[in-house]
Amino acid sequence: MQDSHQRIYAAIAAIPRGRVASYGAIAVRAGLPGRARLVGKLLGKTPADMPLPWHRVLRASGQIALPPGSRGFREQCRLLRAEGIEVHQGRVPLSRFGLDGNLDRQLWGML
DNA sequence: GCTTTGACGTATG
DNA sequence: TCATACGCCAAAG
Repeated sequence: MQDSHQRIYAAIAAIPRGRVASYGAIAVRAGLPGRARLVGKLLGKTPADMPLPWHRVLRASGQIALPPGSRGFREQCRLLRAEGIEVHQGRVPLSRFGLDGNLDRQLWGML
């Protein structure tokens, strides 16, 4: 197991219940800025039976990354809603569920 | 070893 | 808000 993978898993596992984080944010927390794709790649290869809150990981836009209508897509929606997170048209309002809405600003040096 | 691919992100128009 | 372009890089072919 690569060290980077370990850190990515740890970063995902650290997302609080009822909150979501973007691939980019996960990459940063894993010490891999700019490697959002690596996070996605890893999740894609990760078996579904892995005890990881993968469903809390979305695109920076709040869009669910999986193909709409696919198995995983529906599963993700279900899991998110089960935590009280709103999902409309495959999207989550980051203004309310995106890690207190502070991580992104923290990352991009805004405000 | 070169090319393609991917659960992505930002900038620009 | 949508589209297009480019950056990123580990794996797979």
